[in-house]
Parts: sequence; structure tokens; C-alpha cells
Amino acid sequence: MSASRSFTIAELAAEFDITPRAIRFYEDTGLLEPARAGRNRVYSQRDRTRLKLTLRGKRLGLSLQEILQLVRMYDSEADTAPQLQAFMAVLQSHRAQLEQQQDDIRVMLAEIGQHEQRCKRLLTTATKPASRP
Amino acid sequence: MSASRSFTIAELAAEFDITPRAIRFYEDTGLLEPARAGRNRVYSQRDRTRLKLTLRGKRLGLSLQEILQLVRMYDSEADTAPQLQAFMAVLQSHRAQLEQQQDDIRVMLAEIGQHEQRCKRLLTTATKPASRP
DNA sequence: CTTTACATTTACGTTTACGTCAACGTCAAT
DNA sequence: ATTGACGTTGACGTAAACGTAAATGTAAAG
Repeated sequence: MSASRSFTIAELAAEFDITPRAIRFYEDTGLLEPARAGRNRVYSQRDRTRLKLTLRGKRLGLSLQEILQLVRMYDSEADTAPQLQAFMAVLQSHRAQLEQQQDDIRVMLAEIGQHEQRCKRLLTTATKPASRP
Repeated sequence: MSASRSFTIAELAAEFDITPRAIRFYEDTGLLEPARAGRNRVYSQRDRTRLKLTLRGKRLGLSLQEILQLVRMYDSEADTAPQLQAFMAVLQSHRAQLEQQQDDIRVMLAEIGQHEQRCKRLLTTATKPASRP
């Protein structure tokens, strides 16, 4: 019956290589809402997913507030037309930003490639200085 | 003879939509090294390029210190084999990070697509409620 | 000559995202 | 009974990346 495992704060901290302090901070921000067993926090699969989303957002440079807005939007049950329109507008702007980042990354990867080539050339000519008659 | 234009702080601020304060701050960080005309800063094309690199780094979530290390590395004339090896190691790790970000972006774009589809469905069924007999 | 516009430095303020104690509870193992 | 190992809540500290205000210079425009 898929007991849908629960997690302690230390487990999640270990799994995602962050500190318990950070996880509690995400809760203060509103990103996580763990249950309690007495005083202790009990994290559900949903919390774990939220945490994963949070860290993914962070890797892309989003602030915790921005991530919070995102997850709230995604969870919200927008049903009226104006709400849906607004929702789609936000999606559009996020998509635009992500595409900008994709471009940035492409450029940077290209530059890295250039530098790698240069390094390789320099290494072979440095270690085999007499290879060209 | 391509006089290689120079720029005032306000010009660069306007072009990149940031404040002069930010530009001066980047200089404090070591990212820019404008010349001076008396007291005033004079930015070269090179400075402009540096600034562009800086902002690109920021869009990808890099700290100014990380960006500084990058540009210094790219500028440095590493020539000994150990230096080149170290250089390439750094390039590798940066490449790995960028590829991680690419994955993150792909996932996020996919999710955005899902939500957009859902919105569109809801909009058409909401505005045309009697379209299904 | 004074206003206006843009520049400068100095310095303190602010937000974000945690780190780092401190003081305490709790449960299992010795 | 005590010692860890792990959890909790404050509360204060901190690094990064600027914002913002103050006091000043200076060059062009009226």
C-alpha cells in the first residue's frame, strides 16, 4: 500500500547535502510544511519534492521568494479566466528568462570549449617541444 | 581607424539597465578597471565586454567573486603544464555545473509547457462551456 | 554668475540566506 | 544514572550586493 515514506530532517539534509538549518529556514520562508511528531519535524514525500524544487530553483539563481511564488502558483487552483490569463503571463516571462539562460549557457560552454582546445594545444606543444621539425 | 569608443558610467548604466552604483561596485570587486579623465571614470570597450560577462554570470547565479575568478583565469597566461592542468580542471567543473543547469532548465521548461497546456484547456472549456454535447 | 546635470568619495543601511552558538528536551545504550 | 546522538527554539552574527543619503566637484547652459 505504498506507505509513502517519511523523512527526518537529517535524512533530507544528508540526501541533498545541505544543513538542517537550511531546511528549517526554507520552512520559515514557507517552502516546506512538515508535519510534527511531538516536537520533531516529519517530512513527507511532498516535502521532499518541494525541497528538490527549491534546490533546483536555487541552482538557477532564483531567490527563495521567487521559488515560493512559483510553487504556490503551480499548486494554486486558478479557475477564473482572468486568473488563468495572469498565470499564463507569468509562465511566459519565466519561459523567456529560462531561454535567456539557455543562451547564456550555450555561449559559456562554447567559450569553455575554446579554452580547453587552447590548453590542449599548449600542453602537447609544451610536453613535446620537438615534434615539429 | 576604429577609435574604439569609450563610455561614461551613465552610458553603460543605461545600456545594461543597471545603476552607476552597481558599476562602481563591480570595480571595487576588481571586475572593472576603467581609466580616469581627471576624477571621472572612462570605460573602454574591454571594460564594456567585462561588464557584459559580469552580467551574464549574474544571470546564471554566479557570485561576483566567482565571475572574477573566471575572467582572471581567461585572461591569465598560464603556460606551465601544472597551471594548464589546473586550468582545465576548473573548466571541467564549470562545464559540469553549466550542464546541470541545462538539465534544470529543460525540466522547468517542460513543466511550464504542461501548465500552459492545462491553462489553455481550462480557458477554452471555461469560455466555451457548452461545446461538448 | 548661478542653476542644472552628472560625476565623485565616504559611509551607513538593507535584504537574503543562511552559520553559529546557547540552552534545552528525549531516547537509546552503556 | 549518565553519556551521546539527534532534535528543538531563540537569538545573534555574517557575507554578498548593492541602495541611499551626504557632502563635494565641475562643466555646460541659461
